[in-house]
Amino acid sequence: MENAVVSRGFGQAPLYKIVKSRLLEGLTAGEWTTGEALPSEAKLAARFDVSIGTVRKAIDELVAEKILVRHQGKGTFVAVHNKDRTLYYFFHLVGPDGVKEFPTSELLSFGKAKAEAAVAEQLRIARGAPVFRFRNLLKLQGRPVILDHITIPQALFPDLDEEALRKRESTIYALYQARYGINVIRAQERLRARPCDAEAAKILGLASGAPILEIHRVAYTYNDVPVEVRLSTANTEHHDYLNDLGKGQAR
Amino acid sequence: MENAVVSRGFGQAPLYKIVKSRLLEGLTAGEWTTGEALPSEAKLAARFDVSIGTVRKAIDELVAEKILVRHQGKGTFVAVHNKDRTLYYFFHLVGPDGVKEFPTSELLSFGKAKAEAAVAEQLRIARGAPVFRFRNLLKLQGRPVILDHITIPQALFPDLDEEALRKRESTIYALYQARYGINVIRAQERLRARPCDAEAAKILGLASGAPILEIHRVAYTYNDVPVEVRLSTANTEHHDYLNDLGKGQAR
DNA sequence: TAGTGGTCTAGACCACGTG
DNA sequence: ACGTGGTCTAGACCACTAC
Repeated sequence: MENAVVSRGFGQAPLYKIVKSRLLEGLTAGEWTTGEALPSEAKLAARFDVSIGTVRKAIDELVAEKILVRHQGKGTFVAVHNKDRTLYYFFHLVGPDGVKEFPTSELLSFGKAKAEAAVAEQLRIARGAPVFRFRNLLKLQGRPVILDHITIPQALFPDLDEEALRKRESTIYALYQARYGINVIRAQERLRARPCDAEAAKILGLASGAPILEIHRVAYTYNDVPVEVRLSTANTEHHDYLNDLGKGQAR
Repeated sequence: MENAVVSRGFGQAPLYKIVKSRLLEGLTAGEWTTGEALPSEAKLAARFDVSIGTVRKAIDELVAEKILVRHQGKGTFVAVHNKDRTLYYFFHLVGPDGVKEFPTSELLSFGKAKAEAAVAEQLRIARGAPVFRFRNLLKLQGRPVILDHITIPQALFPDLDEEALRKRESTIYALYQARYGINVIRAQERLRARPCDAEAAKILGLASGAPILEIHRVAYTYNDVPVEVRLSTANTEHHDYLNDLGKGQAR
């Protein structure tokens, strides 16, 4: 194959970045969906008219960002929101021994509302745009530990109803992915200590005003499009929020 | 060059992993120190008798782990603990606008002590082994925000004294690195909401019992050797602990 | 056996920093 | 002009999975 470098102009982005963008476009467009294998590296190389090494470098980055997963001998797959992944990347509470346990989940309420200013800004939708709002209670070893207030735009999740949320067999993000093709790949959390309000106190079995950990999360899909805003109220009497620093945040 | 793969036995680790280990050994041994350039990739390739591509792959991982830093046209360097790095990787409090600001630091106390059981275990030293213990107050915009209780083994930091801590011009981790060649590259934090005790309340300007964010950090150098235990008490009235999820934790 | 990703090599050329 | 890292190619062979 002739040297593609020569035929590219000056000041261009590197080829592998272009390939990466193309792959991301395919993912965004749903060309390959949940758990499905992408074409082999050789086929992708032929399709984009680049060498395999360049395709590999593009895929390397997408793997580092947890968007794709490689399986030697099988292929490269769109990362799936199973319980393990959620537990590993999006759930941080651990017991005193440092062990993570998968929580049980209980839907407390579900309804439609209009986005107020702060939430609308974070979801990048118009103020007053229709949203779903629901509350979810997470328990560890039967003990209520986290109360979630979740807000998502109705535009992204048409026809979502209480049934779907209640009957889901896996995580909420797996539901987003399986039913709406929306893949949460990144989130930003802000944590603060606050006195617990009466409602949370009752649900979490705490005294009103007891210190709780408040976690404000915005979750994003491809291209940094926000898809969910979540306010979690966590009882940290018996669990800690675990955070590993400096293990190589990409970019 | 003959194909090194052939001359390697079976069941071996990949060559680039071996090269990576060798580089880590050099770093641990202090062969290249703070801010110093490593030999060029070509020289490393010759030295380890592998191709440049293999050296690059080894360095790629060390860069992803923030142990090395590349500068095109200049060389590859040992990552330095300057203010930017500390701010970016080890300091998480941000204002309501999401902006990070570099805190001012004030040493409140300094002394010698013997490690009690819990700390000894985390530092992997004998119970009762000699440690330094000091308290540090961090202020943002003149307002006291974080009270740190820091414990480090005397064995790793011989001759440390109050003067050195008080007179340092950069961060504490920069001091560890510059004076003792100890490079903090990773940390694990556990966060919880707790009522503030009387001492912290007074120092942070809060009511006793007000909710504060308690951050328990263990900091590690190469090969996961723990070097510091730190209990931070943070006032989250006006600041949040910011955490980005899913941007590619290595390993 | 065939197909996939994983490792390794060798060499060309580009972009950046310094003298 | 030279040395450094950055990109890209081409091809060989290994390791794993599936049939």
